[in-house]
Amino acid sequence: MDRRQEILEAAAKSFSLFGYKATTMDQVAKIANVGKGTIYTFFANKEELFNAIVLQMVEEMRVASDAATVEGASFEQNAHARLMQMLKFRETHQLYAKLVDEGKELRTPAVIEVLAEIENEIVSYIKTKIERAIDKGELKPCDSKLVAYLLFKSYMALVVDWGKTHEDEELSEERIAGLLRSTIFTSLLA
Amino acid sequence: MDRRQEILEAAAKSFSLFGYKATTMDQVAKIANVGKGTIYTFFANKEELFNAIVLQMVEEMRVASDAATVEGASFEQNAHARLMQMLKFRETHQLYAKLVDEGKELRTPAVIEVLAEIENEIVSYIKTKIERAIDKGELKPCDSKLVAYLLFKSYMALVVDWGKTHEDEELSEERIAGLLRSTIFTSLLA
DNA sequence: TATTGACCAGGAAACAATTATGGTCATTCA
DNA sequence: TGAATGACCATAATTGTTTCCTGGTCAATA
Repeated sequence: MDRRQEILEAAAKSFSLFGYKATTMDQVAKIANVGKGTIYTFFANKEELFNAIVLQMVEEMRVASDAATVEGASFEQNAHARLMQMLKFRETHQLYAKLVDEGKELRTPAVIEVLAEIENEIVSYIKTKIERAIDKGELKPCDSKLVAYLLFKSYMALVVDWGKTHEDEELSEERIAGLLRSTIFTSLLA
Repeated sequence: MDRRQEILEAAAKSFSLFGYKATTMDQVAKIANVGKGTIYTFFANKEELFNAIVLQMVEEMRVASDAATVEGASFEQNAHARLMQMLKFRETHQLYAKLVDEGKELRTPAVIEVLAEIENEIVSYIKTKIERAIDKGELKPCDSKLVAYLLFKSYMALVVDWGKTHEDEELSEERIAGLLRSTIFTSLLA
């Protein structure tokens, strides 16, 4: 079997299980049944290997997000479904959840960097969806980059942050959807 | 002069200059020209003294925020002015800025707690302003608590967070105001 | 009765010693 | 002969130990 592929799988497993810092190259080599040196013929260093794994994950997330959309549904419905899907992915997917935790607790720089890149990726993704909806005439023209950013941050705030300070008062998905419909989404319509 | 007051002033000075952790009770006592024991006749412990100082600051912030409003101006104009004022206060006011930094860098629990309380206070403040505007018939009824939360988080995102990941592309206040007008504010109008 | 500062226990720094790890490269196969 | 390997190395992280600080107390004081 392809050595590069075995290494990728071993690394994905280890990063998911132990995070970035606690994953050692020896560990990855052993899981992949490969000499440590072999890893370095495919990846320049630990961080590049890590980036490759994260790239895979971002692709997975894009697929999951696309799968959450309904052909023919409104921009609001699909944007909501996509964002909720990505935030669910964020706390469900073993690797993503581990990285969020490691970024917050250990502050590993490589992890913080990668998390920022992922968020950028998500915002870009939303941005293209907004632009497509504008082209279709469903939304009126707007600063798509900023609106995408605002939408992402709003969902993060309501889905992720709110619970941290309002442990008692859980927000239902309907309440979130309702709030955003009556504020942001409606005003984006053409 | 009032001993309690001297202690408060000394503590305010020290917390502003050095933050929570790096302020020692001996330090405060010396600045206040008071025996250390005396502090404990007014405040149960360091944290209570700290809370008293922060309470003062929240009051200052409320005053500054009220001062930024214009009688007779629209809800949007005043809400924008208030929120910008409070976020400016956040990075301008020596104590607030120090606490934000200490919360992020040192993760001092007492500081993190207090920062959460301050944000709660700000959101409550916005909430009352929203409710007043609803009573006046300027805004249509809405989930004032959630809308206040969303507004605060949106401003934080655009004013504070954006710059961290888009160092090159500074957001002008006009662009921020424009974005929020065309999304959130307009849809709140009665 | 209000104030004080020497005093104390517990926890944080500072330092030293030990271990673990990312990355290299001479050697080894296939 | 060139891809694969793992012993090896410098450095970073961790652990253990000692010392120093600091929040809080309270007997002495004014």
